[in-house]
Amino acid sequence: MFEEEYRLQFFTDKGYSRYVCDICGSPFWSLTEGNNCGDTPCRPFTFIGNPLLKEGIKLKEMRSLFIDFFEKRGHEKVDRYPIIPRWRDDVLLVSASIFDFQPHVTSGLVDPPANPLVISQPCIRIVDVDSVGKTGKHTTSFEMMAHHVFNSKEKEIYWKEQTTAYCHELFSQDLGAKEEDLIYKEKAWIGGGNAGPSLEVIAGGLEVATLVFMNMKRDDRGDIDLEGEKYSPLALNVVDTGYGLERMVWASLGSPTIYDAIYSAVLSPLYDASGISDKIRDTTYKTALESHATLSALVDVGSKSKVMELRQKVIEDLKAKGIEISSEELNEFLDTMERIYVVADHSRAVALMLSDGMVPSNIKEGYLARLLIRKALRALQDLDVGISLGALVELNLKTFDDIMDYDKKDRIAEIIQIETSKYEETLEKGKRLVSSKLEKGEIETEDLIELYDAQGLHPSVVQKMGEELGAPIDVPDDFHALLAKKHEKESVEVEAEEELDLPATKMLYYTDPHMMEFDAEVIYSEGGKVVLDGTLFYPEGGGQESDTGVLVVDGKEHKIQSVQKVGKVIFHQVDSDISKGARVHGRLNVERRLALMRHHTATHLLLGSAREVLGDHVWQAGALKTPKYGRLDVSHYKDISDEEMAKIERIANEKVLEGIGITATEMDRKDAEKEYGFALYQGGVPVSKTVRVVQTGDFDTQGCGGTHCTNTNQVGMIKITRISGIQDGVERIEFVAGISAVEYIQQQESILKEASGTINVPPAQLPKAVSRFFNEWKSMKKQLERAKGEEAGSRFETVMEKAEKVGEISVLTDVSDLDMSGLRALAKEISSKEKMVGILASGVGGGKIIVTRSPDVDLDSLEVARKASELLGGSAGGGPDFAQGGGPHAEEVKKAVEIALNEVKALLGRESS
RNA sequence: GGGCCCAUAGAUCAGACCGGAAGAUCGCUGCCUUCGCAAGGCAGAGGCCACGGGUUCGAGUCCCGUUGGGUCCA
Repeated sequence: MFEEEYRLQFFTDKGYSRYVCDICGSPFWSLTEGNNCGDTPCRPFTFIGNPLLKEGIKLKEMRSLFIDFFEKRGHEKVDRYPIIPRWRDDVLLVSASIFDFQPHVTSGLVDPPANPLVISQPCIRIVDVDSVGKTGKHTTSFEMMAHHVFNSKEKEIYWKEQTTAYCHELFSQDLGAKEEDLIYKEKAWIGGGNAGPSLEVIAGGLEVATLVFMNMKRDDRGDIDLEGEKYSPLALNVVDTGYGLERMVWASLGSPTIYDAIYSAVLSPLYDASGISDKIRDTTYKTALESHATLSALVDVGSKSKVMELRQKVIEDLKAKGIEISSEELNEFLDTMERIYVVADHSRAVALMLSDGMVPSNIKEGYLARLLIRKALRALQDLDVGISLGALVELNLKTFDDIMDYDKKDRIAEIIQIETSKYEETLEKGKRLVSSKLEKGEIETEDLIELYDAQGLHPSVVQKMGEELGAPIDVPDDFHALLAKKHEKESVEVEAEEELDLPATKMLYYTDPHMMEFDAEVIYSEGGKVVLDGTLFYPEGGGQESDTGVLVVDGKEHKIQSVQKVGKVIFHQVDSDISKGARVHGRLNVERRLALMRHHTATHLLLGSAREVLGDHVWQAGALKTPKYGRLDVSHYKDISDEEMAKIERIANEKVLEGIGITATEMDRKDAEKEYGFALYQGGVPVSKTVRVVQTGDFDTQGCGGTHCTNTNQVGMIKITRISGIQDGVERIEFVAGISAVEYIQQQESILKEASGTINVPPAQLPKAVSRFFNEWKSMKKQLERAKGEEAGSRFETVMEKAEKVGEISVLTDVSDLDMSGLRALAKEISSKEKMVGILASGVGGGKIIVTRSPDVDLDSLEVARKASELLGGSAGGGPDFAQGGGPHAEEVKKAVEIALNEVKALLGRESS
């Protein structure tokens, strides 16, 4: 694909020729003739123990070497972005440097922060999580070093030739790679809605960089066809490069794995504690490790059998080198190494995530944090080395303090501690579940799926528990495939909004939030939808409900029901037709607008004070502002306590009393980001070149399109009404402000008055009085219960007197006003005697009837009860010795008893004759 | 964003599939035993079966909703 795109002058000048790989069929450019592209899995690594870059370059050194290289060549250095992409909502984590500039920079809407630029962006990729430790090259976190260029039609900076030349120069000159070791493999690149040709730079079997020339975007109307999707040319030609910092360090050190090159600070205590340090120095194991690392390039380690296949190859390779090792010894060694690598890798990713303010949760990116924490805990538990995850995470924070924030170590330790105990609880619960399941029988694959899916118990954990209980459990190799099958679902179709070709509506509500009337011209009117040249009515957006009010035309009022914004056009939904071209006078529902403004400003104040009280990991996860109340969802790793809530409420109210002026300034997006950081985007990300920055003194600064009070003192009182966890890691704060707050307190007061009035105590004594009443109620209920039992007992004598003999059996009939439990007590009394049958009825709450007998009587009580209940309009249930039934026709109980008696006589008579 | 599981005594859980008299174990209280304690024996207290509707003669059990918790996937 794109074959002509790769015919670079650079290749000709350098003497490169194009070949095709015999194994994977990829075309590639090389200085030496060849039939192998040099990439995995076509070739083993060649640099293990034999560095192919200038030797011994450490992480920090490599990073600054790269950045210096490009700074010297006219690139401006840009600071790294947070790992959580706050500026976009289509991905959970940043997993490539280009993510920093999608979608608005790559689309051309927003200017890049610098052009050309160089950056080293920490990234997290979860997709390869299961390969970590099994291969020597997969990590969940890494830094993508990159230089990016955004070429417009007006101005081209550089494109394919220069990019490739830079890359070649960097590797061959500054990093000392041999030119003939550098191979450029052609590969069409598709991802994130963009596409273009790319060159993968391979050295020693390792892909060290990718040079992407992004020049297309997904477009259903486009006429370029890629893998079944349509693409059209992009307005910009974007140079998107990615150099793997860790991989380059690895290639420079030539260690067996990338982990040994990067994670040594965390690895060495793990090696010591697990007693593997000696083995690593031992020639046999050392060679085994290197051999494994070299050969792992050839194998896709997706399944257990593939892993075993690889290990067999290692044994053969060692044999060829004259070293003998049994598969048991090798397995034990490599299993331990794998776990150590997993722990080292995951603990770094977790440190990075938490340092960047992620909060573990059961959904979205928070779940990815929890997933890694649990995987790390599991591996750590298997190692059984007595080192806590918290200690390792802290070690990572310290080691990588140039991309992480060591100052946050205490909060991070607390989060890890909470997550650890949650996981331990899950395990405890799981242990009980597994043993109770085992008591009932074997654990099948279906049970395993249920245990994992609903209880969070990984099959390997269940297997271990089973072993401890002496019950081997079979885990199928395709477990994850089975699980995926269960989760299969068709994707949801997204409806595209229709856009009309109208000029942008002037947003008058921004000029002065206290302006409540305006004049305008109708430029569109169709089916009650009206568009004006400019409007004061705020459309629904940013969690703020729309304004209402009236449009006056020639003295006639047209009510506005709602206001929506589609693209840059604002639509007013009105209750009666207005003709196009009319002059209108708009008047806002002032009360509603003021209430909305108060709740919106209160939201900002509460978020500011929540960040102050709880920490800066607190982030707005959603918000709603209505005229009646407001709602603010914030990320936080545990329940907000009553004390914390009171503190948040207090600070917010103090800010109200301070009377802080609020300003809104339209700022260039990249300037605003530079000055205030991404904390601006609490409420979401605008699709625009500029950001409206709403500033509440130095207390709170947010990018926000809403209407606000001009001073905090206009908000009035802020009262938090409820705090609830809406999901793990997200707490919801509901509140009222201004008049709503007063109304809320009045309402609370009247509830209190009503309740205390009912039981006739002053409100202050309500809690005490209520608990006394509740206790009394409980004890009276019990007394009543006892009394009923006694009543039933005493009634037995009366009933006995009316007994009718059928053969030698006494049949007792009774119609009383006992309730069902009374009847049951009486029935129990009868059935405990010998040779008795009881037919007991009552008309309380509909017709009720119970039929019972002593154990020595042969009679099907249920049959009798059914016959009788039929007359009552219902049915009956129970067993042969005790049956109960009834129906709505209470007036028929006497007759029902007669029927039952006759039935009993008939049945007993048939028996005796 | 999409699933799944759970809520019964102070704690841990049976009971639910198939509606019909609320249970077990630990803990708690008292008594027996002991110089005292532990253990043991006996007796007892402790339940709005999460909440709100519905179906039914009858709901802990079935259906719908709410709340709270757990968990998996993207």
